Amino acid sequence: MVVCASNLCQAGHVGEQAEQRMWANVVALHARIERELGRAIAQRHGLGLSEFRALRRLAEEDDGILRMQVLAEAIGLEQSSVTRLVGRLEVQGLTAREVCADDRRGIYSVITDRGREVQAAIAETYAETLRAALDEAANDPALATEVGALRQLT
Amino acid sequence: MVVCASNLCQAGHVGEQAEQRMWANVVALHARIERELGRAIAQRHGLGLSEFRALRRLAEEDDGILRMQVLAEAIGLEQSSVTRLVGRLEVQGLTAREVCADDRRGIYSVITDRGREVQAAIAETYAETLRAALDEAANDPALATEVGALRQLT
DNA sequence: AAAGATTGAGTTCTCAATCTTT
DNA sequence: AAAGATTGAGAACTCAATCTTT
Repeated sequence: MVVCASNLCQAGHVGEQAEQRMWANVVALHARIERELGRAIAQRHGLGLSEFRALRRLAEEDDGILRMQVLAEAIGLEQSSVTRLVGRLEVQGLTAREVCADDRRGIYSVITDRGREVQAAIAETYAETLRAALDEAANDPALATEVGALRQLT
Repeated sequence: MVVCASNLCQAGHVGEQAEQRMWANVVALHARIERELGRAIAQRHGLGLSEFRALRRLAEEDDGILRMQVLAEAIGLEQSSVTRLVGRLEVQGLTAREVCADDRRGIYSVITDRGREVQAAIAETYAETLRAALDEAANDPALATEVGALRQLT
C-alpha cells in the first residue's frame, strides 16, 4: 500500500492520514447501510428512516412522551427538522402533540397506539435488514475492518 | 442497564438488540462529525463536504481523472447526484468534463490545477476539524466506545 | 433577553424516466 | 437491449429569522 501518495501529504503527518482513511470508510459504510435500511422500510412500510427512529425512541419511553428537543438530540437532527418530522408523523396519526403543563414553551410529542404498532412492525424489517446489510458489508474488503471492529462491541 | 425494556423485545433476540444499539451509536456519531466537518468547510471555504470528497478522490489519481461512476461509488452517492455534484464543481472551475475516447458513453471528470489547490487548502481544515470532532465525541460517554474502537484501527 | 419551537428560503439528495452510445 | 450519464419531480435536511413563553 502506498502510504504517502502524491499531494496528500501536504496536510499533515501520518496519524492524520490513518484517521482520515478510517473516517472515509465509516462514511462509506454509513451511506451503504443507511440506504439499504431506508429503502427496505420505505418499500415495505411507506415510512422514512428518520420517522422510524423517532417512533422507536418514543416507544422506549414508558409513557411514550418526549420533548422535541430531546428527540432531536436522540436522532441526530436539528430542531427545525424534527418539527417537520413530527408533523409528518402526526398527519399519519402515529404521534400527537402536547403542550408542556409546567413550561408552556416546550412541546411534547406522544406516540399513539397505532404508532406503537407501526413501530413494532418496522422494527422487524429494520433488524433483519441491518443484519443482512452488515453481513454484506463485512464481505467487502474495503469495509471489513470497520465492520469487524464495530460488531465486536456488541 | 435495562436489557429488555418494554416492547423492544418483540422484534428479536438479544444479539440483534446489541447490534441495533451499536448501529444507532454509529449513526449518532456520523451525524455529529459530518455536521461539524460540513460547517467548517462551508464557513472557511464556501464548499460542501461532498464537493471536497470528490476533489480529494480525484486528487488521489495521478492524472486527476475518474469516471463519473467510479466517483459515485467512491463517495457513496447515486450516479445522478454525482452528475449534479460535478456540475457544481465545473462552474467553479475546479473540474472539467471529458468524453471517454474509447467508450463514448462514459464521461470523465478531471480535476484542474485550481481544483488541486482548493483541495489542498480544504484538506487542512478537514484534518484539523476531524481530529477535534473525534476528540470531542470520545468525551461523550454515549459514543466513547465506538470512537475508541474505530480509532484503534488507525 | 433567553429558551423552545416553528416557518421561510435554499441546498442536496433520491427515484424514475429519458437520452446517447454500444 | 443494455450501459452510462443526465434530467424532472419530489423528499428531507440546514440555516437564519420569527413567534411564544419564561
